[in-house]
Amino acid sequence: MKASAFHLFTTRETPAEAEIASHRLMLRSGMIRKLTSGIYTWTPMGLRVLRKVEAIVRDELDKAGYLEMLMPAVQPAELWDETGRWEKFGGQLLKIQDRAGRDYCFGPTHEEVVTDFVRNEIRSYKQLPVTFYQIQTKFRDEIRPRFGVMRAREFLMKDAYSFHIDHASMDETYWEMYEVYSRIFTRTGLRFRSVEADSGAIGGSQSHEFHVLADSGEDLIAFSDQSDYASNLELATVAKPPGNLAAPAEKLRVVDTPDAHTIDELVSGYGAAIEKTIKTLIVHAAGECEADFVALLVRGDRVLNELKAARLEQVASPLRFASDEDIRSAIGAGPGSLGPVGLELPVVADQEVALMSDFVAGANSDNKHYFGINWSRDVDLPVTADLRNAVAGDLSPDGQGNLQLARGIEVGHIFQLGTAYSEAMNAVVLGEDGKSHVLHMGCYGIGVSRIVAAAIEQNHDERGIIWPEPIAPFQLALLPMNAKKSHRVRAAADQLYAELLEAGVDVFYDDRNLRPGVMFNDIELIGIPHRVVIGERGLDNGALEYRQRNDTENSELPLEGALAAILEKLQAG
RNA sequence: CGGGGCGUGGCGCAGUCUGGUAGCGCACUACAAUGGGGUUGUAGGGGUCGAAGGUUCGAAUCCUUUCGCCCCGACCA
Repeated sequence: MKASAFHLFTTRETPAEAEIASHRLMLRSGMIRKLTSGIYTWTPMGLRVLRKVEAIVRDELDKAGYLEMLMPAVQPAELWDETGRWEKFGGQLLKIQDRAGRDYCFGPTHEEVVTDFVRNEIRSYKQLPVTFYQIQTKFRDEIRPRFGVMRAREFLMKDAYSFHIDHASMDETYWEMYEVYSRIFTRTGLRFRSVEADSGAIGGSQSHEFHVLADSGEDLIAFSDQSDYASNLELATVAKPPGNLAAPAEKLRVVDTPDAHTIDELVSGYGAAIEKTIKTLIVHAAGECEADFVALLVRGDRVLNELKAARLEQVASPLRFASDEDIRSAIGAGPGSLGPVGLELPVVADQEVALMSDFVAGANSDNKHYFGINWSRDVDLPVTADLRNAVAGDLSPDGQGNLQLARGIEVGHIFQLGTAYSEAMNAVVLGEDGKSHVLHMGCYGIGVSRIVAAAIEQNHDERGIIWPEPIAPFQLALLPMNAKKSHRVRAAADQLYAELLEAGVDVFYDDRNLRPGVMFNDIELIGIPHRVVIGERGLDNGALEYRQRNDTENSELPLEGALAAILEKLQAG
């Protein structure tokens, strides 16, 4: 591609709206332009990257024998009524009407449509298992779109759905898809990790997420340094800590703590060691619980895991924290002064809290804390559970190694749906036994447009994007120096360009007659992995200059046989 | 939805407090010089200051309403 025939939309300045690196760089390199909140145009440059990601995804899915199709983006409300999701999906569902006033939505996902298709077309177990997929624009009316295409409202997604006669078949395809996903993300050239995930409201027994690792990622993942264990932090179980309850060493005493309303203030103002403090969190109780509220205890330096808390039978799900007023009327003290001693509410303690001794907690009286609290002696040992987020250094739940934490960007998610949708929509087939069987389903998503942003988030520097080769918009940039004046430079560049094209190289030939600095900056901003410079200087020595996006120094390639030398560099990556 | 901020040429901004008829940098056009890391000069084009209403002799500026966008939070099969 010649630059003169390919519009670049690079900018020197960053639009004020861009907060994170990938968004800034996508705007500056001219890959995307915003139309309105959460909705973007992909420019020719941006689309090249998107298409490369798409091609990898498609290729691996096709190889696995899954069938590409294309379903409608606009879907009738009746279908969504069948699964109850017209209401349940909430504000994220973009609802629209046609001229007759009939309700439709712009598809945020396609379980309903694909299940409808399958229940109409698939009659027999002999046609199973089958997996359909599509790569299509989705729309989810996010409460707060942000970070450019990272969390856009309109985005490109690969969604796949598998159908099975039974659970075993679904399980088999699920793990097959897990491998396919691993191959896909490996091929993109990105550093990624698959983790156990919460299957959430969609239900189902198995779920994994695939994360591109990046320090700016919004998700935290925990993994063992010695085994394959890896999990989304919200799901990572904390092993029961070893050890026994120590004998009390201190006396229980009340301390006036007028300036301590948080753990930090308790530590800094009153000399409490943070690992000797406990946080008392009041949440709404489950309907069947006799009390209105439940107290949850975690160590002062730990973070309550809301997902784990909501799973407790005593606790309302989803988790709801009690308001300050609720707490005051139930306990008679404010949130900064709560503790287990003398508390007349059901209490659940994190398993680690049960092993604490001589600890500090609120006295359920404003501006007072107990110091030197010990279980049994001062207050009954409560029920215990795993309530906190894992932290780096925790024992791995599988008993092998210790946990480490990393940040990730979720780019893929696979689920075993089971019969949730097929039952609601009466999607059945005849089995070998001559009877109707409700279909088992799996669903599998990849955020294609998000991968592009995640790739940049993982691979960039102060100059711009550093594309992994497999998804770079161009493999190689060819830059002639001062070609306007130098006919031999131009001639050499033209010739090499022709040879590269002939050899099938995805080359970007900057024939814009710009000053070198401008070209260098553009090419580095766009992040093309390889660069060849042709100038008078080099021609005098029979050489070309070569460097990779990551290099800090140029190297030389012979002008004679340049094509072969370049191809070798491209091969080597 | 709650809290905060911003809307002035394509982009980044000043001007708003204290009303006087719109400015800077980048980008763009033409010409010239320059030519290995965002080059310089000269001359240009482009904005009903988000929108509507009001106050005033006069509104980017003051008042009211409204729309959009961004950030934090809640939310995120």
